[in-house]
Amino acid sequence: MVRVPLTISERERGERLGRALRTARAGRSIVDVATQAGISPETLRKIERGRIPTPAFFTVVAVADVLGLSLDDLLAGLGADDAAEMATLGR
Amino acid sequence: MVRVPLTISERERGERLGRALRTARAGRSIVDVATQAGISPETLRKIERGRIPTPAFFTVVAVADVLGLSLDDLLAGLGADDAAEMATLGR
DNA sequence: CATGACAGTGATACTAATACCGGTGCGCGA
DNA sequence: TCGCGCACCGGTATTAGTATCACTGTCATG
Repeated sequence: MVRVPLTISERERGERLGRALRTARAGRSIVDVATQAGISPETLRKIERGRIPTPAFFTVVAVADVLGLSLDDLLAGLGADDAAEMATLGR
Repeated sequence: MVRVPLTISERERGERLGRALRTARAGRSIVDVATQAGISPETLRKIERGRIPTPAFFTVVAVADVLGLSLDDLLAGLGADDAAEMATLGR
């Protein structure tokens, strides 16, 4: 086995992350935020919609920064944020 | 153009992240920390050595959590952590 | 109604992340 | 010296992330 497909739990976690980001974006447009963060609008849209469940670390950092979000706060709002559970979830 | 290769700056940023994680790991073994974080030791080793410059968000979160690191603190120790620069760097 | 900005979708293309395997080298205790 | 554990590397295999493009739908405004 080499590079196991993402589990359902992992995808759901991605959706929660996406929702949190979208909520924080509030009124601003996707294009606006994505451009400021240095990523393409499509990518941000996919992250927000949960279609990219495990985005790159620095991508999330850039978006959170543009939105004025603290990463720690962002994570706290996701629930289920203790160590192994973050990476293992329903494996 | 479709999925541009990582720039040198991005790779260097990855190396800084890796060094920070390795420093925080202190005496513990890679195997120990990786197992607790729910990832393979190889992956953690590659991240620490900078051979995975942009690891997945939740992977970093899991490792930081095991090490008792705050993500915000971790980032602060990386330097060059403002918005667009995080994702754009030398693009 | 026409136009334009934004959101959403699906396809395509290419690189990156991750896991597993086999092998190497080092230090330490039996 | 012989294991043994740990770190490291290179290769292989597979999925995921990201960008670009080409649509469609909606809604406000001219």
